[in-house]
Amino acid sequence: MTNDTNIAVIAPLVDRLRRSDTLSDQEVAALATTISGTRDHANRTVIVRPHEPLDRSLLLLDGFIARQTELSNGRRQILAIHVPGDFLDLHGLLLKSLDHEVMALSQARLAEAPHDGLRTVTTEQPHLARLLWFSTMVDAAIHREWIASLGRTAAGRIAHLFCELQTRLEVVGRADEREYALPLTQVDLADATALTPVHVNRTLRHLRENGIVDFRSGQVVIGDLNALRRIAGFNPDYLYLRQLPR
Amino acid sequence: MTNDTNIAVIAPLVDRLRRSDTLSDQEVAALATTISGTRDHANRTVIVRPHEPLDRSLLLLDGFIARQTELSNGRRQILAIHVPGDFLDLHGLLLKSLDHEVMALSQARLAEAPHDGLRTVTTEQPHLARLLWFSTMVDAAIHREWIASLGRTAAGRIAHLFCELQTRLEVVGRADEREYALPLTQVDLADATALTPVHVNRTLRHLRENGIVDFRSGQVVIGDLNALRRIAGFNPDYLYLRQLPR
DNA sequence: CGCTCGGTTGATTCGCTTCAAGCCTTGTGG
DNA sequence: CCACAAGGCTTGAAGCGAATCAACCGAGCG
Repeated sequence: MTNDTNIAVIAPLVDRLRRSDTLSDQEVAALATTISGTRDHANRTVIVRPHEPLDRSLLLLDGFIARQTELSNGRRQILAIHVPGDFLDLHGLLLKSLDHEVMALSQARLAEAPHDGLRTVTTEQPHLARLLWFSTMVDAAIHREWIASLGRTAAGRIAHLFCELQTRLEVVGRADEREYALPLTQVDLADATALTPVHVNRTLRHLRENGIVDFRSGQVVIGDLNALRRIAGFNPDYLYLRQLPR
Repeated sequence: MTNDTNIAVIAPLVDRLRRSDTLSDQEVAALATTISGTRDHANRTVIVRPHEPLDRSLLLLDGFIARQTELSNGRRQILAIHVPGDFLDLHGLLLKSLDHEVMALSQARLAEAPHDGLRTVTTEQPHLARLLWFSTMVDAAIHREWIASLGRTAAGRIAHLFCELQTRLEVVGRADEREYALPLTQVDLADATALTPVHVNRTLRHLRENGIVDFRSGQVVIGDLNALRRIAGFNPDYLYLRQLPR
């Protein structure tokens, strides 16, 4: 694969990073050299197993991916949902292995970035290291916002997830203010919000009947974004997206 | 302040980092040069306000500190609790400001590390940058474990918090397997677990009456660590503490 | 065709919240 | 030195939000 191809491949990542910081063409090129290739995963495939030794990080190009863990009561808890443009498992670069599992929530295309190359490029270009570090800090900020869901009701948790994904997907051109594709089942939603599938179903019905949002067959259709954000208590500051100049 | 004093000051941090990675004396010295001084905060003082511009990071030397946010229903949600040896607000080095508030949960002593110095030292010594990056990744792993508390019952959430703090405090010599000081109120505990103070009180009574753990007047006394961990579903892997050689 | 998976709905139960009252300790000002 | 206020803790009774248990529907598919 030529490096030009790689530059095309990392476009969604670059889009996202440039919302938060400057990034020279030379740095983009350096980042592109770390990509060794791409691979595809079928829906519901396990991508990284817990405690498995890691020698590469992954860049999500297309599709949806979840980090998940099994709770002691046997339930699955989704800890994070990744969207295209997310650099996955930068953790692995330093933590060597993960304490949780990574699974495809849809057909997914990934680029691989071997750790050797990442170490070289981040050692030689501290600004790039800081950019990737920044990216993991935004992940942590998203985690904190999910912790805040402990204090949200069922409707608030679901609404917040819809708001967050709307904003994150919009940055990479996969959502507008009215709708976006989200190929999750109600069970996935239940595992992300720690609710039962039954109650997720009832809450979705309630949101639908009130014209707030309609989630059906993998599509989120937003009826009233302001109301949705009010129910969620959503404030996009934590995603650290600098306002784009108009 | 001499640099020797600074080396003494960062001892708890060094203890913790050395549980996870190697750290040469020369690197410890470099880290020590980033410290410009120490300061003290009274209990319940706000240490960092949301959206306030940041020009330094903080190292917690003594006491307990919370990251917290106000939910849309008016309740306080504690997002993280820091213990001595934690490097705080490395976020700030890259995120420039925080989306939440940092508050002292006790009398607290902090060391200041201006960002200028941190930028210099991390640029010149990529290994140190990686070590600090690693430290923020462990913070993120702790966040994920708190997200998993969405799926825990009241007793599970409280027990998990007690287990986590026991392990983290033991690493810096402030806990043993039987007890440790934890100067929180039941309201703090409620805000960390997103339960009501009333229910925290009842749950603590239940844990006490069953000989699992007794939390009273700022002291956690563990009656049955195995039972506590079972209730919590606690597995310390996520703290990424390498086993010390015996 | 029948099986499986995702979604839907009703009836009942349960964990936690809410509301309310009261206790103890600490600190403080008359 | 005592009165009293305030914060932290405790307990009871009632209500509510989500879980549980159970049944059924519809689409896709081997």
